[in-house]
Amino acid sequence: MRRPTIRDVARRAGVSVTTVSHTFTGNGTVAPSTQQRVRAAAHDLGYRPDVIAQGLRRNRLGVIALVARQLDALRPELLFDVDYFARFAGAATVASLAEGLGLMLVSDPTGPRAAGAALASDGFIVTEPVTDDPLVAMLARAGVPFVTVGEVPGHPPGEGSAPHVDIESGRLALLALDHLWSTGARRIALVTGTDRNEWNLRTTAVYRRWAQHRRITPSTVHVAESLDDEGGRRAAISLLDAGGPPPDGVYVLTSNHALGVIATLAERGLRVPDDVRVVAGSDAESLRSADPAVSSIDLQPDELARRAVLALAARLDGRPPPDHAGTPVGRLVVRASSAATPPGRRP
Amino acid sequence: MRRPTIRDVARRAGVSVTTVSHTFTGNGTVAPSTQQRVRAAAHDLGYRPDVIAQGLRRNRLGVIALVARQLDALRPELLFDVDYFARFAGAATVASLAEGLGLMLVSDPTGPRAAGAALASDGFIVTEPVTDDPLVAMLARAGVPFVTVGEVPGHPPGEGSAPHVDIESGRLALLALDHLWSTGARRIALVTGTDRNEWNLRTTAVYRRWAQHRRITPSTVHVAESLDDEGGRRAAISLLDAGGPPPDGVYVLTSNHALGVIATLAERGLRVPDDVRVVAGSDAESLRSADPAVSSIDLQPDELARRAVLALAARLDGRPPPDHAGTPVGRLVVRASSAATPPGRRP
DNA sequence: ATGAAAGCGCTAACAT
DNA sequence: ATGTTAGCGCTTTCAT
Repeated sequence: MRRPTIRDVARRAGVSVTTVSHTFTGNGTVAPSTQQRVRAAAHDLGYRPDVIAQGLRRNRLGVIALVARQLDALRPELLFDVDYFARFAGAATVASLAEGLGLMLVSDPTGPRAAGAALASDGFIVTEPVTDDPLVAMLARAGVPFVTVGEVPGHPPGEGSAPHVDIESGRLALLALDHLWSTGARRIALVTGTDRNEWNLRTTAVYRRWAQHRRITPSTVHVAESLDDEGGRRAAISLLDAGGPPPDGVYVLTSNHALGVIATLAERGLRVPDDVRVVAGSDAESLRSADPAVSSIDLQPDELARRAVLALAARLDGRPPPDHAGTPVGRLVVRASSAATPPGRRP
Repeated sequence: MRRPTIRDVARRAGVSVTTVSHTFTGNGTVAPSTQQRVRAAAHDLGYRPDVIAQGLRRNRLGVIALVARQLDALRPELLFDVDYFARFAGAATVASLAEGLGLMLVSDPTGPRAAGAALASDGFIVTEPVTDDPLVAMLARAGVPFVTVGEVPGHPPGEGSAPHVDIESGRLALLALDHLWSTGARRIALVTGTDRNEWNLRTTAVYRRWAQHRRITPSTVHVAESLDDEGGRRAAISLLDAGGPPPDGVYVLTSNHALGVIATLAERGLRVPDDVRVVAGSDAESLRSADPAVSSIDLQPDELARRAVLALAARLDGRPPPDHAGTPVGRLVVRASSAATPPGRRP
């Protein structure tokens, strides 16, 4: 029992396939009475337009892809353990659905082992593109619509660059640093990941300028992104063993690393927040329920995802992208790890 | 500049489209030398087979859909906050990719506002189907291949029922209950959600039988699934205000509710685990980092997802489903909340 | 307002 | 081993 086609409907309604097509797509003009008959026939038959056939004709499938690049780098089965990505994917799903688009999760579609269907997507969302991103290059070359979340470092916006959703890393870095400063910290260090994405690079740059402006000596450690707190532990050790007084404030971009930093500080007898204030650059459940709870920059991945989907959908329709200037995204969440300590309370 | 088609490649290689098709699909037989020419031509042109056109012909797109039903019920943007689903989706993505399939996240495709493309999927994975699930009915009626994770309650396996991945709710219930018993608990209560899925229903049934067997009085509370701990709080109150001695052991199926139960017990002056042992029926980061850490049944959603994808992929290829009998999935993770308390230590 | 017909890019009989 | 050809189900000129 074959699935009914447009032809079956046409026959049953006593009209041509054109008329059926028109009544469903809204193209052309079809007399109301005829529409009735067509719809009735379609209903009786349980007819549903074949999305693939439509896609072939229209050259548009109604699916966008979210590239889960962490998939390749980190332990893939833990993909959604990265709080940020999990929230992003969830929100992207919802936003896509609202736009009438399906959302496909794909890993790097540049590779040969990419699921064929990955390439059938109408457009791509690429989170955290890196310098000279091969995926971005490939999409650009192939003329496939895409938006990135965060700039492609090295491709400043303005000149024919990829459209992107602003993650406001500069503003957020200042937010975190000024907050640490306001708690009394004066030896403020920065711990970043090593991926060459906007988040790491821009934060580092802003931190250096800020340190100069505040007249403090910058102290940064870069450790590879990972799903455990190992990198954070290594970073803390390198910070503490650098010679000179230990930092009294640390801005750690990766949430897992923030936990590692705190653990190591504790092992070295430094109390958080009394001796060292810590702020993480990305929020996660584990930070909320840690002891002490860890302050962090909430990037608001749900809002970023929404904006990315909307921007891409607009692009697909040839509409101008929505403008979010004036409604900042990302905020500082102050928790126990960066509570100001009155000098009196310090031993 | 149009995207090159199979025809362009054929022309450039000086062969017919058939030959090009064959060299790429592996069908028919093509002389190695010819294959070389074809591939070279394809490479020069930057040719990639059009997945949609292939899909139209083969009647198969290479995409499967994961139905995120929670999407409709709960706050959608928090979809992936449900630890279980986040892990499931992540693992499903990876497994699909490995099978050469794309994974689409869709909400209920029965609704009219379903993204068209949702229906283009070759098959569906439905997690936690409920009694008389309309989605299951729809898929079955439409003849769309699907697998459920957990049985469709009321449709016992064996007779032409939907193929499903066994979540072993019966075995896991016994695991949790026997564990509570072994810690010395004798007044063991059950808190479940209200969705009519296998997890809630089967656990309840097993609990009743188990209570009878152990000669204890069953005590169950059902509270609607939610993303906060409110339901758990209500459940605990109802348990404590029921009259009679308070329970000394609770099996709470929803992880958020477990936290609510524990919070309320504490407020009522009952200590966990000293006075009441608690085990959650689903694991989550929040349970791991809670104080005390909460014992739980780890459903191993990653493994369930893998099995679901493999089963569906097999079905799509007309292969028999892989057999997992003998390799149980799901395990008990004992943490502080259900540590046995030696009678001596009790006040 | 309705319909005939030409494809979209590809696969799969069926020749040769 | 290679080529011809008829569609897959639909949209879209272009007639009528």
